Amino acid sequence: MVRAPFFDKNGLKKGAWSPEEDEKLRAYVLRYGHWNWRELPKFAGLSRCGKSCRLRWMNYLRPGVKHGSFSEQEDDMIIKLHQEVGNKWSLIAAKLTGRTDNEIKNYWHSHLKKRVKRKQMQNPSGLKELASESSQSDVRENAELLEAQNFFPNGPSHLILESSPLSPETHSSKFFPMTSDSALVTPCDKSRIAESFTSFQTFEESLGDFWTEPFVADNSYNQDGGFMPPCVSHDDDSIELLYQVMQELPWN
DNA sequence: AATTTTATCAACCGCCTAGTG
DNA sequence: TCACTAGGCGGTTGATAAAAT
Repeated sequence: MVRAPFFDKNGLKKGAWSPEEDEKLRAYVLRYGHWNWRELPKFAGLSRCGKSCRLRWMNYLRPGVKHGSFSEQEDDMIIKLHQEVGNKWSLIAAKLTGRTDNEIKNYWHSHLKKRVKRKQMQNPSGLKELASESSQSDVRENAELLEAQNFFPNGPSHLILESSPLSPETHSSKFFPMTSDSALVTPCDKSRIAESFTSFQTFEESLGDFWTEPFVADNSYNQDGGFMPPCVSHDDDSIELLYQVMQELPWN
């Protein structure tokens, strides 16, 4: 259901992403971060524009991105938030952990818009009810969500974790157990999340300037077609620690 | 079974904003 | 203040699957 791959006049690839491209992008970003989206594809060995890479990462490859059907709570939350902020999809997405603005936007246009319209036709005050239905029952749950979110101040994407694009449904809830279908985070889960986050903080601290280290371009490309790293100063111990932290995450 | 219509959603495009020199 | 750049956002497109005829 995507555009067939093709090359534009500048030799940049457009259209659907192949599994190989996904793997290259994921591997590069997980290892070096997205220090500059425009330059990144060159170093990652991709014939894509930076924007395309960014979009692919944000909407599909980023750890914690949830795909698949929306829960009723999510539906209600989107409707409610849309009433409040309109088409500010990024704002709405920020409130729904693991959902991207693009996905919410698509879902709104294909499902919820009609549902809201129908509800309005049946009962002009129905919309309000619809929104309040969720607000009542969701208050406690959302409080839990927000509380849990404090463990990841920048959201789940703050974590650098391998994920499989081929099985997004399975990895999402594994990655971060406070998704809609498991909106209630048990105290046990929370303490496990907290533990892992502590580990991650340690990890980040140990990396020091890993992600912010000034990039020094090196134009020698990997002849194997693989990606070339920007010349950042970090030692292999940091990477080792990354995998160690990943092993310690609660869902492992 | 064949054809047409509709629904879905990944990806693209263009605009806006913030940061920088 | 202006020009430029990168990142981000929202609207739109287009391919394909599913449903209807």
